[in-house]
Amino acid sequence: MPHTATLPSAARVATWFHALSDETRVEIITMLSHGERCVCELMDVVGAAQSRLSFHLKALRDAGLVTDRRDGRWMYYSVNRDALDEMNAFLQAVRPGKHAGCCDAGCC
Amino acid sequence: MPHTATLPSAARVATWFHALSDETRVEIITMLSHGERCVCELMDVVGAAQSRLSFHLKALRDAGLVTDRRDGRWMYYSVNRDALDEMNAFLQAVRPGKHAGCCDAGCC
DNA sequence: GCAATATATCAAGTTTGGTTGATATGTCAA
DNA sequence: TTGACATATCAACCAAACTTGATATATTGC
Repeated sequence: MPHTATLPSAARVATWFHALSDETRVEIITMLSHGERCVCELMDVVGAAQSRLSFHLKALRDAGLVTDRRDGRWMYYSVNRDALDEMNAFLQAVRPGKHAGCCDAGCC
Repeated sequence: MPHTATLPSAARVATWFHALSDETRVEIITMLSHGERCVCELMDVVGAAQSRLSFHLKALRDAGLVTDRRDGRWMYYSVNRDALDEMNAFLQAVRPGKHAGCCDAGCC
């Protein structure tokens, strides 16, 4: 059966991957994979100034990779599993050999 | 059983994801997922000037996401499946709920 | 060797991204 | 209501990334 699923737009994919294109943001996601954390906890672990952390958390949030939740004065951030799954789906879709029979050109 | 696999360095992960943080490169990888292509074929499909394409192919190659092969005057580029698999492994590792019993702090 | 073709590299300019320090917003407790 | 705390936003600056056009390198066929 030919592969027919439509991929998300290249721009959208690029936005996801951009979110993890920075070392600090990779560290943040790795930390958050242990469970939700507030900014002050991340500051200690990641060793970044508050405004810097806020900047990177915004980048992750805008890309949809994390969600936030307010509890009193604290903001708790968590990994958004769905976004990771969508990124993974893209990586699977571009693995070579996924297109058997799909191309008129007979390229694959 | 606690999760003990060591993740690659944040810097390395960031390099992989940076490679796909640009729309043009996402288009290139998508095209290459159909099979190896030379630069001139990519120019037609992606609609980018030659030097621009060369720049992005270099970025993908430096990050390890594609490999190249010379055949006469042509350079053929292909997706490197292993790199995609490593990226995927990272995405799996940071999915929430992967750390049961791993943390002294009892965070997960 | 020479001309043509395919690709890579370089330099200059522009744009985007990240850092820092200062200030603003929102929440709580007294 | 005031002061303290947690976080977000802003402006200025610097660095990295991207684009473009020109030039260099490599390969082929004549």
